[in-house]
Amino acid sequence: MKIQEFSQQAGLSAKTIRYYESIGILHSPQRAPNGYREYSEEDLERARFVAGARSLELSLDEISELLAMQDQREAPCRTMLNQIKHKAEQINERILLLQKMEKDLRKLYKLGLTFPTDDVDGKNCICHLVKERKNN
Amino acid sequence: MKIQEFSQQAGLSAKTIRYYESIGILHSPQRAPNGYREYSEEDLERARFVAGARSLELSLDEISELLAMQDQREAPCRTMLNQIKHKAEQINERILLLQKMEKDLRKLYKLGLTFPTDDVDGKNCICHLVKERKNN
DNA sequence: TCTTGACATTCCAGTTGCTGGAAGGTGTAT
DNA sequence: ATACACCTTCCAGCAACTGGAATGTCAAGA
Repeated sequence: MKIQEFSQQAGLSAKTIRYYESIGILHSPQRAPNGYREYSEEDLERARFVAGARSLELSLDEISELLAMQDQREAPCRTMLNQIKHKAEQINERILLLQKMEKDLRKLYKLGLTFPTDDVDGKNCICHLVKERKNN
Repeated sequence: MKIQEFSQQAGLSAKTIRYYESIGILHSPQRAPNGYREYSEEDLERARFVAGARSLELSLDEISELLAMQDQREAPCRTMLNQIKHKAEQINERILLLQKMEKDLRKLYKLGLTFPTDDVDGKNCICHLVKERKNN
């Protein structure tokens, strides 16, 4: 299959696929006589793995390691599990931060609504509020 | 005040401050005779505004626009409010996505624990699970 | 047959928001 | 004198792509 179909099957853009190939995340596929990339099912599995892992917010570096282990037939599963656990924790932290930020933003918005909206210099300008925001 | 103190007061690294200056987000400050940057309270206000807005996940582009309006004495407050609302929505979406991802990860982890951890090729390997993950 | 369009290729550059490091100048204390 | 912390500039690189130019290929329609 050619790159466009492949990209749809894998859930990655063609650009991204070429990029992944260029950095060694994906293997160089077969080439048709005209030079077009020809992908196999095996290629698809790997690409899907990468897409899946990316959607789990693993970095390309982390994914590389995993793939390297798979390639070397070393069991990546324990490592994978640990990665996954670690990522879950990271994501959780991120969520907490974002939730706090969202709350802040909504509060700021509500507060802003009660103020004149053309008071550029005045202390009531919401811009002033943003200035005061440090990290809580 | 020199850059180090300024950076602490503003909540940005000295590197970041120079960077912001280089891209025009912060004004070039006065220079002492020895060439050192000399910052004023006014500079500090602007830097704090930027730091505050960044911590609200506004992009530097968005912040630039806001600052430009302030510089031109046009009321940025309505725009600011809209930005803030928009950002809150964006962040909310992001949170939902991350929550889903975290749930997925934890599920994957639990599932992984029940499986052999050295079955590289086998269908039971968690790597296989990652492959199957598309976007739900 | 020609042409149009939808693909494909490579390569170079840019994006965002910084951070690191080299190579050098300055200021103060011992 | 020398150590040390600070300051300066500039150049390079990070992640993870994305955009665009210049070019090649292929199938279908007028």
